[in-house]
Amino acid sequence: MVVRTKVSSSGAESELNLGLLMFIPYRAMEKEVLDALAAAGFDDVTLAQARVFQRINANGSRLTELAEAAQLTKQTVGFLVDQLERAGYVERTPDPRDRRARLVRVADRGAAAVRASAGVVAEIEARWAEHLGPARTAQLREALTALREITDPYA
Amino acid sequence: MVVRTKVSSSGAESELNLGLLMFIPYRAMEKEVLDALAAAGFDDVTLAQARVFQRINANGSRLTELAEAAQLTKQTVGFLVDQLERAGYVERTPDPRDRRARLVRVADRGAAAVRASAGVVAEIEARWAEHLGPARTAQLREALTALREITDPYA
DNA sequence: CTGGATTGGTACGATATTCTGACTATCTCA
DNA sequence: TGAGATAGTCAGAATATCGTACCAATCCAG
Repeated sequence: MVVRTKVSSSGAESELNLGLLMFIPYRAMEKEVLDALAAAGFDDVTLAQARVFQRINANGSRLTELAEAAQLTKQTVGFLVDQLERAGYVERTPDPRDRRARLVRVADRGAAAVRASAGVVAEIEARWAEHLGPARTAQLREALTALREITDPYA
Repeated sequence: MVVRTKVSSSGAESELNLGLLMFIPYRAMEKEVLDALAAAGFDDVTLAQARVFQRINANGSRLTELAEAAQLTKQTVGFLVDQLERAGYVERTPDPRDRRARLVRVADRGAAAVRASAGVVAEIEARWAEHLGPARTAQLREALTALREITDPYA
């Protein structure tokens, strides 16, 4: 994974690639939200579980969909969903369209966790917006949303 | 981890939070670069190793710095750097400023890997730029760079 | 409408990743 | 100089992730 396309010999700041530039704020938010969640009593969610959980669609998602979206194997996602299910965050229901498949849905406790983290996310986004200003914040969201069209494996 | 701040009841696309919006392209790039790297003969680098490797400064970084930047514990980073060192990607040199510390530097094979991936990264960024157009691409980089000021634990 | 290919998911075993707690050596500074 | 902070390591345990191999339901070409 390359980071710096140009490295000055003097040690001055170098240009980071867009990927890493995106990962830095993401990781910061992820960490902060997870910490807040733990403080709010949801102390049994792990990072890996959260990364899968957040991709669950409002109408329920199939395991395969989640795996593709998160770029993980279906075994890994199955493993994580098992834990989320045992902890009461999600539930599995049969998919009426395909008897092989089951839909993973957000369960009551999962919905509570979503509510709990919504405030923190809003707070972080507000902090970011304050730093960037409204125009740049809007541009950022706009560009990222557009970028999703060609980078989200399950969009 | 909350994703959707508003969920329409009809199943239409909902608003994702900025964090996830950043993670999606990042993950896509990460995967593509790592695959290309593996195809180019650097088939022993893992994702976790790469995530640490990419934070190494041109002048060398301390373990603690890497840990803070990557938001991992120093034990974890030490473990990963050990592997990178054994595989020839990095080397540890004593830090002249502090005899407790050692500087992790990119070694020859690491530099070769950087060169190998630079092309892929450029290609991906070009693809993104083509999709977004020059203006939005510049705005994206600008906003992300600014955001780094308040989200990079080691900036 | 049937048999082969595809798709959704699970089972098992092997690694890889990450953390907590405890410890040593060195450094800082009042 | 001595108390606390900092850089890093060691040991052990819990999590996460993958590869290979399966099964069952569905899809599709003929």
